[in-house]
Amino acid sequence: MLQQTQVKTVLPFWSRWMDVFPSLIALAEAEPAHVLKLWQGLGYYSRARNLQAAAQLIRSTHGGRFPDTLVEILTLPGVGRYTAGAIGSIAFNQPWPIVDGNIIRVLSRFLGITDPAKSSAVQKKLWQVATQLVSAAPQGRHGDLNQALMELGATVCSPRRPACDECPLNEGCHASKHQNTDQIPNLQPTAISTPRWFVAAIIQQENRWLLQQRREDVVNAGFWELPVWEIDSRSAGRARLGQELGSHLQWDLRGTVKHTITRYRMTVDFYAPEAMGKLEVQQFHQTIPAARWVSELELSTLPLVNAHSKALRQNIWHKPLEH
DNA sequence: AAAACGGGGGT
DNA sequence: ACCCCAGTTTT
Repeated sequence: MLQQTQVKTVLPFWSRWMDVFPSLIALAEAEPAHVLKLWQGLGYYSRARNLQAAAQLIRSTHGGRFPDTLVEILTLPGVGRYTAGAIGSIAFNQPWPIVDGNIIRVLSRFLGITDPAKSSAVQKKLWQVATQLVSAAPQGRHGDLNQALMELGATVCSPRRPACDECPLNEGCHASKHQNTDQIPNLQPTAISTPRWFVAAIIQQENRWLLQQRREDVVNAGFWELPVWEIDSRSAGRARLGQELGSHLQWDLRGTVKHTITRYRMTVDFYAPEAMGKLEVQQFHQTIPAARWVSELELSTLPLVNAHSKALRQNIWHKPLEH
């Protein structure tokens, strides 16, 4: 959960998760949809799938006991060099290095590395240094050494305004001495996000909604959502609904959700038909691939695409817009 | 070596 | 608006 995600964000997800899956076996035996449901809103859903796959692998090939060698840990799905080192050092007190975003910052500033931080040469150097440092830690303190480096980066050696005068490594820090902490680490500029627009259809009948499940080869695979289409501009929503579902209906805008992730700024307009006959309802079901009628109770068990989950929380699925 | 993956926090 | 985050996998 903590991969690319801050502790504060993770905390409530982690609590709920541990209540439901208190053991490796519980996770291994869970329904995949249940696993995704508990991860809903946290993002990077392959982490959830990998975590369950890892639990199943540990159960089947390690007799349910978590492996304690670096190579075995590294073999687990979703576990790369960083996570394997973190588990090895913190859980098992072994002298394996870790290099995360915080440690990149601490070490590259201390050493005055101005070359691009993600370049293979710099990464190689940082992992070398981290290896030396963790190896030199007192017996039994390997995990503490790694956590101390991360904590220093998270608190004192912060990205924007590092508190160099409070830093225990101030003496000997190249970037502090040369006052160029603002240029180190040298990170690639982040790509600007692009706008995207979507139109979603709230098709309801007798307290059930028509939902579709996302295909396995797309983002958010397996998650559920209202029927939705991407459009070229925001104003194209009604026309698209007519094109997809029949042009004789009147569509009312029920609400809008803005959903921003790293690369996109998405706007989803939710529309509902003003009035709908039984024939149309049947036709909708046939028109939408992978569609299914879902009750409110069932809804609470299905993993929902986050934008649509936001809409549900904002009552957009239920309530006509007030005028 | 890049890109894709999702979302939220801090300033 | 922009940068950053307790990274890993795929392209």
